[in-house]
Amino acid sequence: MTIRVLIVDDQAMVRAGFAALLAAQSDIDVVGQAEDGRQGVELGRSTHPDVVLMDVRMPEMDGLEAARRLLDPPPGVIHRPKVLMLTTFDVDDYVYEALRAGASGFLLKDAPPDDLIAAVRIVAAGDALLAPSVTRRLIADFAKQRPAQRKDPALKLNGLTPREAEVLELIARGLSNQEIAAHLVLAEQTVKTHIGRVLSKLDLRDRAQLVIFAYEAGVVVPGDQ
Amino acid sequence: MTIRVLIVDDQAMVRAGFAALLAAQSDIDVVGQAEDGRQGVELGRSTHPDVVLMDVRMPEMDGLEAARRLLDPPPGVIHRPKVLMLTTFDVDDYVYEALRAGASGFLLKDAPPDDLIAAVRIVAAGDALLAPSVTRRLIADFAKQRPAQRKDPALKLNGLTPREAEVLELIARGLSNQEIAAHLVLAEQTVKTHIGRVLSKLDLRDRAQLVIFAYEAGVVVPGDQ
DNA sequence: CCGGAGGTGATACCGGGGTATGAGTCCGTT
DNA sequence: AACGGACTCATACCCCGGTATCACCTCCGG
Repeated sequence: MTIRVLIVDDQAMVRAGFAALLAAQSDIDVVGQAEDGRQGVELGRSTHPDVVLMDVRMPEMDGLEAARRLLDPPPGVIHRPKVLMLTTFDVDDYVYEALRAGASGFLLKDAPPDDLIAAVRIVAAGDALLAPSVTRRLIADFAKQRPAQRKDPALKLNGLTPREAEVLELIARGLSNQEIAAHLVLAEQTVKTHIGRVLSKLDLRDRAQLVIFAYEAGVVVPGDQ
Repeated sequence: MTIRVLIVDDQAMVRAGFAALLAAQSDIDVVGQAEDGRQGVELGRSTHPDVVLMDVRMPEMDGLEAARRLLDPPPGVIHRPKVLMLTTFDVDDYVYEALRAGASGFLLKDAPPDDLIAAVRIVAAGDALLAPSVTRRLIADFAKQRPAQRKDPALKLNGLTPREAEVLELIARGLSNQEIAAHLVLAEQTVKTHIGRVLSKLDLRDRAQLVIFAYEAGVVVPGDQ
């Protein structure tokens, strides 16, 4: 099964170079070339490639927007190619935008030719890959973003009992004492008692600070309801 | 300048294989081998390698914990090697733990030998790299984690005024109304007025829910004080 | 068998937080 | 000049949330 590749880049030389390089591979077919984002989206729709090599900086419509359009599910269009972003310099804003848009990879154009070929195969297989410098940033960001949560979050919870931890989580979900009581089938006073102990154990003042603690400690995580 | 490498793996055969492979490179020196995490940490401290190849699963002390100890800044120890994690299967729990601990990469042992060598050089250079399947997951996670926050987060804040947004952030830092008033040089009642408006605009009930909103909307982010 | 930890709950107090209403100043736009 | 929006603050009210104290029950390990 050959891999169908679409090349989108505003520089003719670059297009030609990549096309020659990839077409020389027995398992890769270059099914089209586009010189700006708009044309790239069009060709992407009509030639349904497996992989789109997309330059970031282009006239008319940049690679980011083109990638979004190809990767977003526009009603009616079924086909969804993998997108491999290419750039001359590595500007992290672009990287994050592209990854958020659903790109499968991000490579620098100065990478060895073999890397490009390998990248196309990896992406076609459903995996992903990034230039080393990009990987470094992504990891750093990832590690910084949520450094808390060790394996057993209970350990971070200065000796909270299971029940107390449960109450803490409900507070972090925004419930009132009454609602928590209803939820756990308890008297409201019991809930208060638990909260009081949690506050003292964690050395905090009120439920607002409990919510903060819950997020910082990873008891709850942004974006999971 | 040669790259000093320490190999930590409980299987003697694997150690020998990697050692032979790497030592054959003119720019790489294998400065030590350890067969469990504890020994790995010791040798890491004494031989100050540039790169540590660390198996994940090991007796005595697993690779994750060993990586943490090598990467954490224990008072007195200056040296901080790069850690490249290795695993036979790719279990994502391990991956995230390792990256959070500060590892520079994560490779599967079934990768081609050339990849391993290239990986050592990349990591030694301060960049990072991940196995393609791992990259895919990390990207997916990254994209899922925070698809919200476009450039101007103020837009997400249902028409909050600057002052209101300011108050919201202070609430999300755990301040009481009195403290907020002091902080902004305002009467406490003014703070209350602002909060009242914010609550109504965001359709929330109390400050605890405001804190939740702040975290969910990215007004504040876990782990940045 | 006893003691401690975890869980439950009642009574009581009070202060901070949230609500309602009204009003003053300082903008920028019309 | 007139107007609306943002920001400011006062007075007043009420209730939820947090604190304190005491008590009872169950389970488990010594």
